Amino acid sequence: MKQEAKAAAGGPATLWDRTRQLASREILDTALRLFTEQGYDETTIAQIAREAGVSQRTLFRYFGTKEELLGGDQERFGRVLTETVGGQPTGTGAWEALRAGVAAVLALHESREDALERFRLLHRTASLRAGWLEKRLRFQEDLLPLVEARMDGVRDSSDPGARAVVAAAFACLDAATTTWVAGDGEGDLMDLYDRSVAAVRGRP
Amino acid sequence: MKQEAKAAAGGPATLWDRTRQLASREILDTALRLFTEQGYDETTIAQIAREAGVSQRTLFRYFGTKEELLGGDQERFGRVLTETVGGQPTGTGAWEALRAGVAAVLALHESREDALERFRLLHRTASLRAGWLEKRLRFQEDLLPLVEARMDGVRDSSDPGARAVVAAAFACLDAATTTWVAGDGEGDLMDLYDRSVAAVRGRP
DNA sequence: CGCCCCCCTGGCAGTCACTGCCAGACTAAC
DNA sequence: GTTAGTCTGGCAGTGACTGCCAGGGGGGCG
Repeated sequence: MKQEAKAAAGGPATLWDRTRQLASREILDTALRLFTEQGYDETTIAQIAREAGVSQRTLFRYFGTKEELLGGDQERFGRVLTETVGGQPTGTGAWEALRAGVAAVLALHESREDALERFRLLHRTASLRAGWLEKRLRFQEDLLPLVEARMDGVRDSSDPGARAVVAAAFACLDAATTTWVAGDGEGDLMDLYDRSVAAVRGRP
Repeated sequence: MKQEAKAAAGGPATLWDRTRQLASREILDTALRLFTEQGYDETTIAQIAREAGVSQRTLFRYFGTKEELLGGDQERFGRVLTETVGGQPTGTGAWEALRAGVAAVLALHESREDALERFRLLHRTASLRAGWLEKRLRFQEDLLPLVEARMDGVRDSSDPGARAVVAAAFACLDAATTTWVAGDGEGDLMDLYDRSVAAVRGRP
């Protein structure tokens, strides 16, 4: 399991790494294609493996679960999110810092179309949404100490304040993406997020 | 499939209905006991069925999924929620109406201990949390029109405002229960919810 | 009371995601 | 060239869940 360390570096050094990366891409592309073509639940692992030219066993070695085939690099999302929020200058308010984090994560998507395609799939499939929400919870937990430090008046862990603010920010992001997908990608996602926050905080 | 209609009525009329209700109770109790004893993931359907004295097939006829064995009557939650929010007098603000709904749902729990036990299980098991969050999404969708009507300045479906407020309210509820469980049931849940809302809306 | 219809139940086989185990092939280092 | 470390595929197994089919038992009817 050394491929993770290598993946971070720029150029693939050994032949194995290159093969791995190639296979990984092939699997990922095949999966996304089949998912969009015929739906997530209707696509079986066996089919993806067959069309990608690997065995099921190998596919599961690359991606532990079916969800990971769609999620892309969700750990990267989490990393960018916490780093951005944590990297905001001291004195930045909690909401401002969270906004910067959201903006950074949204900027990670390759293109508007790619983002729309993924979000659409995510919103259509119940099981996928559930998985995504669960991952969100982990991000929230990671953000908690960072946000707590930027809020005054929060005393100890028995105060739900910081947790509520983080969860509310994600709720706004969710409302924004849902509206965005419902409107077929019309408008700017970040603008929808801002309007969501404004509605929640009661300042128009 | 007539048992649903009968269940709404007060007294069980026929012998079948009584048998059904008895079996249902037995399964539910067995499941909850095993879940708390050895954990959700570690408990198999086969074990629950065996100890409850029914076949797996029958168990799945009573409860479509493993999650339903813990969720209790989540549809009832949804019903109470929407009815309460919708039943608030006109002129009541969105946040106020949602607060009333949350209070009504929390009041449904049999006892503090029962609620704590279920929440604890819910927060411990990742797969369960995901399922619960997904159900929450459906509640949010149901509440959307009700809340939209109580907000001024919301124009059409391209405005994420109402959706954001509903999602934020659930986020506050989530923060409250998480804090409540983390503190082993100390304090009042509704009070934690109020403090969460206050933190989000920026009024101390 | 006897009849038939219908509902409910249990068992069996099958699907799908996912895991452990093992043998074989290939790469990399010496 | 040999050896050591990886990667791969296949196979069997688990666990949630579903469709199908036969059998038993209740409920309404004459």
